[in-house]
Amino acid sequence: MRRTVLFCETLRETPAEAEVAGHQLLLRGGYIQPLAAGIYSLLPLAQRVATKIEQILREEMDAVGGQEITMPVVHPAELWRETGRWYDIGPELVRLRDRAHRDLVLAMTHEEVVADLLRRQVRSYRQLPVVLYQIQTKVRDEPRSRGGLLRTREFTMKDAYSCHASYEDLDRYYPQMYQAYLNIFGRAGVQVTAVQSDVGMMGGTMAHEFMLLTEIGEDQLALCDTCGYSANRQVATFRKPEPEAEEWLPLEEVETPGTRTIAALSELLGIPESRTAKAAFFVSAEHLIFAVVRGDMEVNETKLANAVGAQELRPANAEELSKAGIVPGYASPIGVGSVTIVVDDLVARSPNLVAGANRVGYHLRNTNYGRDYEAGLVADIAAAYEGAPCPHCSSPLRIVRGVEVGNIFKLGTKYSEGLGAAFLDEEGVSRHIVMGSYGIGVGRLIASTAEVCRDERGLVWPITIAPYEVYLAGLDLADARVRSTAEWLYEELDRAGVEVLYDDRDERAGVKFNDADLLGIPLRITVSRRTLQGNSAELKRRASAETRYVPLSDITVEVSEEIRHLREEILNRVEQEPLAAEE
RNA sequence: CGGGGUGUGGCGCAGGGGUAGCGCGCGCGCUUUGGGAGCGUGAGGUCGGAGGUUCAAAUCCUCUCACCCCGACCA
Repeated sequence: MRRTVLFCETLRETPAEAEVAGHQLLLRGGYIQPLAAGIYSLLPLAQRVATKIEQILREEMDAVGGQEITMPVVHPAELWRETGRWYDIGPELVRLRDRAHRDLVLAMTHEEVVADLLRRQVRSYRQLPVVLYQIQTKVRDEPRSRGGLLRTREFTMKDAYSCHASYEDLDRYYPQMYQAYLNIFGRAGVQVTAVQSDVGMMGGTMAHEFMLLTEIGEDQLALCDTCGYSANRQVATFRKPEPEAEEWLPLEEVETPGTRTIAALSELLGIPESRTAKAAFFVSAEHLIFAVVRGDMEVNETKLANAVGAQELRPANAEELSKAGIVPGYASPIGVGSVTIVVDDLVARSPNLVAGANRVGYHLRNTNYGRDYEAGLVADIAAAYEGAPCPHCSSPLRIVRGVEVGNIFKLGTKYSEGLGAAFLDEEGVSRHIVMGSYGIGVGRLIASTAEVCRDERGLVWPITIAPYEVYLAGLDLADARVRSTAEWLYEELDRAGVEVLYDDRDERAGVKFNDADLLGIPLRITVSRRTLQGNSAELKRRASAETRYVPLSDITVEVSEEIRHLREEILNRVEQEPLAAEE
């Protein structure tokens, strides 16, 4: 491609709207163009990156038995009513009506349609297992889009669905998909960390997320460097400290004026925060939930929601609290009525904690679970924290941020039951199809790769997904000999199958070099009067400052070699890491 | 949905009652030519939108829309 033809305008200054570095570079490099909040066009360069990623996706999906299909983006609401998600999902599901006033939805995901396909097509165990996938548009009216392609309201997703006759067969298949995912990200040249995760709105029994570790990530992960334990903080467990072995002491009210926080309380009473109980309040389906964790810990909302079986959980507001007779800052699980009390297992085991007295200016010493109050539920609802003991080996956990670039779920029969997708087994018994669901966001992968693969000058694409392999900078193009050599080399490389972006513009060297760096093409070749003096061209890797002159007679071979090296460097890093059978 | 911020030419910004400017980019000409050139000369703007105040509004007032950031939420 000639730079004079390429639909791409690079910017010298960073657009003010972009905060995230990777996003800034994609805008400056002319990769993407915003149309509305969280809605982007992919321009030719980004489209090429997307196409390369999609090619990897197709190859790896095909390798684990996937068959590509395309499902519609517009669905009849009836399908979503059948599984209940029409009612369960909020405004992020885009709903519309056709001219006959029929309700329609725009696909935010495709489980319903897959299950519908299955119920229409599958009758016998002989047809299973089957793995279907597509690379399709998803629409989600996000409450808040973010970071350019990182979180958008319309995006392309590779979604795959495996369909099995039994849970055993899904369990056997799931690790294959797990490995396929490691292959995909490895081949794309990005390092990901697989973590156990919450099943969220998708439902199901087991899930992993593939996380690209970066500060701009929206998720928090708990990682153990010693034994390799890794989990999304939403579900991460940790080994809780053994509480002090103490006799229960008598309950005692103390005056604590103006101490509405745990920190103030522990200072006033001269006790560690770990000797206090902290209350937090949530509302689920109009029902108030009173959560208690030890004062030095935080409530993990996901764990809490899962513990009480809630679809949705939100912090309670002041009005709801006062209606329930709860005094914020001095709340106590003792003597509150008509609310669900959920107590963290550590609090239930800890003697003589200080808790609120449910009366402004007073707390209670020596509260003891079982003697002074009971709970509707005792469960692990505390959030893992930096330095918390690993649940497997007790080493301190690290909390880091990451971007979820892919996820895999054991869905089970939620959708096949909802839509009645069943088959007859060997014995002639009707059974529901057991499903797995596997997603990768293409745009998000582009955005997070841009975030991770860059330096102060611009992007540095892994060669496997770079829009072009070579940036050919022709300098001194007014010189007929230089021009004809550059043109010849462009043709020559093209004939050799090398993907070249040829900068044939009438620009100064600095402009071309800066653009080459900004766009992040892995290799740069320079042809100029200077290089032609030795009948050579200059070759440089984007990732290195080193340059070398290569005779024109060898340049095509040399470049092909370099490309091969760069590819091998990436492919050699692809992890072979079998998924442990039991997690 | 709560909190904060910003809307002035393609991009970055200034101006703050008297009819719009700077830098970069863009067109043309000459010079220059290995890390974002110089000079000259041009083109390009309903100052986000609507209403109001005023002799006069980019500027003041009211409403509204859009975009960004934090939170809530989320694959």
